[in-house]
Formats: sequence, C-alpha cells, structure tokens
Amino acid sequence: MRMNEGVEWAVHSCLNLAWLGEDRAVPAAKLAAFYELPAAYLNKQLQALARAGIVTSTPGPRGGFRLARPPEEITLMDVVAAIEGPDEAFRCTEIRHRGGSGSGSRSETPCAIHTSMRKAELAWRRELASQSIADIAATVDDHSPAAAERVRRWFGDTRT
Amino acid sequence: MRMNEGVEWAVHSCLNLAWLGEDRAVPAAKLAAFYELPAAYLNKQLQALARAGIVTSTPGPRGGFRLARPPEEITLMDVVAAIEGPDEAFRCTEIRHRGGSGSGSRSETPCAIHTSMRKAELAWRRELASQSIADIAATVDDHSPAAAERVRRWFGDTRT
DNA sequence: GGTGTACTACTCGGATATCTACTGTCCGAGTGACTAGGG
DNA sequence: CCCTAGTCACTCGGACAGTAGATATCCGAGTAGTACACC
Repeated sequence: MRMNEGVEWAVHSCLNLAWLGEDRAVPAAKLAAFYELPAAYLNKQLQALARAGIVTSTPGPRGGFRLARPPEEITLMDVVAAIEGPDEAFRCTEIRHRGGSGSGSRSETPCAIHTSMRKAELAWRRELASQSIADIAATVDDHSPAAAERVRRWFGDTRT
Repeated sequence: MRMNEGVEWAVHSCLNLAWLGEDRAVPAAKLAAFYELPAAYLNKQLQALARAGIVTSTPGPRGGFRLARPPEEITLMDVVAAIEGPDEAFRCTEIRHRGGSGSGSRSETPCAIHTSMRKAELAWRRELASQSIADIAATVDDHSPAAAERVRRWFGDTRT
C-alpha cells in the first residue's frame, strides 16, 4: 500500500499558497520550480485540487492557482481525497461468496473483515479531517518562523 | 492508494485456519480452492505470513499451513504488516529541502506534513491492532452461526 | 513376521512472465495584457 | 490625451508514452508416507 507522491506535493503547494495569500495567483510552473518538481505533473495534481474545489484556477497571463477558501477550512482529508480519489484503500471483493464457501446460503450479513477494515480506515480519515492547512502552517511557523517569509520572498523576487 | 488484494485473502485464510484448529495443517491449494483463488499466488501470501511468524508451514505430504499462535494473539495489524511490508503509506521525500526552498537553512526540524500524516496513520494502525482474528471470528459466529461448521465440513469432506 | 531401504507423491519456496496504474511528458484551447493606431 | 482593435505571450487542461510495483504462473528442493525386498 502506497500513497501517491502527488499528495505530498499538493499539501506543500497548499501551504505555500496559504502563505502567499488569496489575492495573487501562482502558476504551476513556479510552484514546481520552488521544489524542482516536474511542472507538468504538478499541474496535473493541481487540476485535481481544482476539480475538488480546493483551489481555483485562472488561465492566461497573470493566471495560476490560488486557494478557493481560507486555509482553516481546508483539511488534509480534503487534499488526500482530491488526489487519491474517493475509493477506500481496502476493497472487499466478497470472495466469501465464491466457490465452495458461498454455495448455499448467500447471506446478506455484512462481511466482518470489511467492517473491521473500514473501522480502521474511518479512524484514519477522522484524524486527517481534524487537521487543516492552517494548523500545519501554524506548526511550521512555530518551529521555524522564517519559513513563511522565505517563501514570500522567493515567490516575490525570482522572475523565472 | 490501494491495499494489496492479498490482504483480503490472507485474513480470510487466517479465519479458516482458526476455525479448523491448530492440530491439522491445510495446504495452500485447498485454502485457495475454497474461494476459487489462484493457488500459487495465495501460496505466496501465506509465505509472507510464515515469514512474519503468523503461520507455520510444514512441507511434504500431510503438510500445509496452520496458525502459529492462538487467534486471540493475531491482530489485523499483524496480517496487514506481513503482506504490505513495514513501510508507511505516506512517504516523505523531503522536497522542502530541494530547490530554492531549502537553500540556506537545512533545518533539522521535523517535516510538519510528515508528522500530521504519520499521526493519522498511527490512528489507523492502532485500530487495526485492537482487532484480533478471534474477534472477527466471534462476530461472524454471532451473525451467521453456521459458517464455522460449514467451513469445517467442507475442509473435512472434499478430497481434492 | 519384523525391519530396513528405496521409491513416489505431495507440499512449500523462490525464480520468472504479464498487467495494471502511477509517473512523467507533450501539445492545443482559451484568456488577459500589451501595443499601436485613430479620434 | 483617450479609446478601440489587433496581436502576442502566458496559463491551464486534457491526451499521449514510460516505468515501477502488483498480479499471476511455473518449476525445483525437500519431506513424509508407502511398498517392497531381505533377514
């Protein structure tokens, strides 16, 4: 089981967008250059965020991405769901109804394994939903206060 | 993000082994036939369980797999870790230290995103570790009491 | 009849193909800004 | 000096390859049971 690498990129980009404010749009190429990521592929992830309503995109010159709502209202769960899709990690294929096992009583009782797995996954989702982009930004500001300013300076100065 | 299908097979097989008792070994081919699964591939998953010390394997005629310890002491976390491996789903690649971002202060503060993700994943693992094979067996016995007996009969009768 | 030995069938275990989906790249559609010309 | 039309560069958006990991399969090593020959 492995999470898409795009999730890491997306969260970092959301953090940067949060620091840069909502009044300016940042092109995907610039967000990618900040971390030396492949620009076109990061763009793909940002598109997913846009479809999920987490960021808004504006085309043309001076265009780019910006957060669609305040960072307090964007949770890690939102970002993960946008990139990974709605499906849960464990997918019950109902093998208990195949072969010699299910012959006869095709009961409609829920699969106990599926239930247990879902319970664990819900705990995971709940924890993700409890943490917002603003929370993470606050943690970073606490540990290294210069980070936000460095981001603002870098995105303000370079004209790549 | 998608969990290996082998996890589902492995948990079902552990359940069956629990119902069949520790005093008899069941070949992988028979466990596979019960659900019409590819035998060689299920065997691969059972090997992973054996390496993790969840089941013991005995070769030769009358050989097969059996639980290495009572089902009360086998948790879902054990099985998932055996199949999926020890790595966590979210892997921080430390992109924050690449490119224009990290130039200058390569701080040793922990990555806040990584910390948050790990927190969620720990909640998931904790929930998995709290449920044992015996718990699931009890749930199934509660919902459809005939299941255990049907398993014992099927594995006892057929001589495939 | 008892015992030792060779044989056979059965099982796991790991090495080897195939296939899905994640990763990465490219080009076109659309939009806003800028420039130049006219009033 | 102000307004308008045309051009251009920039950006997103989706369509198109490449690749790692999961899925599926096959064959060899080892073992226990069995049959047979010998004592």
